Amino acid sequence: MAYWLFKSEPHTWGWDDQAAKGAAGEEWDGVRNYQARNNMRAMKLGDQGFFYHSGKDREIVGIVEVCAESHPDSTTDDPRWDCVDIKAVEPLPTPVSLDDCKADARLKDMVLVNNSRLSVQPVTEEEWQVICAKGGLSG
DNA sequence: GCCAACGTTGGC
DNA sequence: GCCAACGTTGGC
Repeated sequence: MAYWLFKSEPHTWGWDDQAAKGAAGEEWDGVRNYQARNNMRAMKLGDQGFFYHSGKDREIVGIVEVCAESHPDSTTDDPRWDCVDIKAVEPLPTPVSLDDCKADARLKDMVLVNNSRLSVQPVTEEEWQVICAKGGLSG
């Protein structure tokens, strides 16, 4: 089981949009960055991820799960770009902000803290547990 | 709204 | 294959 972080502008595609898709999930399409794509190619069915709002909110708002492994991105004919499908699992009772992450020494090596521009990021198990605890989930 | 950081593109 | 120019992202 691996852990990930998916970043999105809430006005473009937010947690509410994702949650509205329910168990069917939705393609995480539109990614045009090799590192992010490679991360998606590495994902397995059932992997868990954080859903992060960039822009004005800058906080982790929910948990998602990979419900379809890497496949061609339906929004382009360019064969370079693949994506996975993800579904909303549950919202965080208490969203964990970027500032919270920066302030916690245990999260100082998080990709989110050090390379905020990468839109699909790996998360370590320790980081996952720390953030779940901060967010009010047992983990 | 600004600007720094980063990734990609294209000319050489 | 290098590197300058450009576009985009996202925090501030």
